[in-house]
Amino acid sequence: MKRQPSTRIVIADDHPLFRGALRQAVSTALEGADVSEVGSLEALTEALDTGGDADLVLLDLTMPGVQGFSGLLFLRADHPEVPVIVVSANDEPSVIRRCIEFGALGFLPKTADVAQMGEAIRAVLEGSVWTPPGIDLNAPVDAETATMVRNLSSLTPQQVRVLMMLSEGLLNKQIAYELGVSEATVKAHVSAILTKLDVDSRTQAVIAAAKIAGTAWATTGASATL
Amino acid sequence: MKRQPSTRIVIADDHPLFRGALRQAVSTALEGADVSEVGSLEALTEALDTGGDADLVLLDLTMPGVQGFSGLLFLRADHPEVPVIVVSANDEPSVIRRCIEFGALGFLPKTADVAQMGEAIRAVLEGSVWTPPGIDLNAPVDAETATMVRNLSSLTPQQVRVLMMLSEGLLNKQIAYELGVSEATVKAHVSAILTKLDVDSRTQAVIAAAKIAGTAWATTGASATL
DNA sequence: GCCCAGTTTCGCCGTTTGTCGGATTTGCTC
DNA sequence: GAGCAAATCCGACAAACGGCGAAACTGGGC
Repeated sequence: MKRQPSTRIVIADDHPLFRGALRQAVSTALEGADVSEVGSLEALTEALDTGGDADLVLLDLTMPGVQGFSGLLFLRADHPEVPVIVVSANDEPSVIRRCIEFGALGFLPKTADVAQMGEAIRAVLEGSVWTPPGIDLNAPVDAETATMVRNLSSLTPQQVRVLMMLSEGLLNKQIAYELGVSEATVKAHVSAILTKLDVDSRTQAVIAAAKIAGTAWATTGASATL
Repeated sequence: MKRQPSTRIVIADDHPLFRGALRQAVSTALEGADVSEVGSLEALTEALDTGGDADLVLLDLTMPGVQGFSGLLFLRADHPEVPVIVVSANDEPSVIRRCIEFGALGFLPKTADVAQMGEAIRAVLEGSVWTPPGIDLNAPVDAETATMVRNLSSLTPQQVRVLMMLSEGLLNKQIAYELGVSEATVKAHVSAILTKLDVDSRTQAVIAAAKIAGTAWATTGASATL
């Protein structure tokens, strides 16, 4: 599919101010781009569902209702074909590598200047992967983590949703209600998840997901508030 | 109980080299002290069980088989009366405060010099609390976290053990075998834990424990290896 | 058109989980 | 000794969980 003159870009960040700054940078780098902004993951998926797939999504890792990599994971599962650049204040190499492992095509530190943003956006739109200089994407990864990342990536969109709800401690019945399906369906998904993650119980699945998908949770999240 | 001339001090750290350095500092600060070293939590509890309660334990937060604050929590649950100084390379204020909240009487950064170590040890032996300068122990803490910390602290020793095993994804039956008790007992403990933590299922208990007790788990543990 | 993967549903079955009430022992404190 | 909390155990029960086989529907790719 040939790209239309108006490239469609969606900015997903819960901070309106930073959304504005990003929009500014995008407009400068890409004249005539169709830029829209959303402040939550729900709004993002809705925008992608209704407006058709975008050419690029700029995704903040920490948004309301999403912690750690689960937002990226969720987006990747729901719209595998949409290119994603992760935008985050946390620019540790391990985080950047994890983002790329989970299918992001680029990583933009929030400290990046406009020139870098433009560079990253253009690179990703052209189909290549962009990360800040000095990041070795081929650094050795501990084997156990690598297999778990593969396992997580093999989950279908709905299974990712279910896993995220498992991680909130919901019962099958509650998940069924939330998703608007029967409990039998949820059980089927849970069984599939357990098989794919190679664990025996929902609790172990939650533990595994917490280990890998990050869940900045308390460890980093609390240290920010404390 | 009056303190005998020979003060009994146990150093718990998995790094032999640093154990030696600590022993050196302790000996300098406290002549004639009875200093013993252990390299794991099991060895520590065994030392405390057989040799009688020590006058002071210097505890490293990261030891084999223990992550995050669970080691401290476990020790506090098993030997509430033994004074503990946490020794850690991680000297973030939030970590230090959390240690004190969980009942440690002191916090010693691994970067501390011998003079500071002696100061800390003497202060704690005299019954006061010692932290590095510039740490405000009364800093406002987010309410939700505070209640969870209280809840966790209210667990009995055995309940802490059970909660730690829940966090490993073990079944009631497996926990029963590990602890050498019946499954009925484990169920009783689990029920008590659920009540105290104010949650409805074991999975939610694990999530709550992971949030609060730190579980350096992947977030810090992986970033160290990656 | 066919096929495939994902999603959805069902029923059956055994296991696990969690609650409730009651019970005993231990050890500590008053 | 009385009182108390912790830990241990029991039986019974309802709910939740998880596996198995089977079936149907969907959307996209060949």
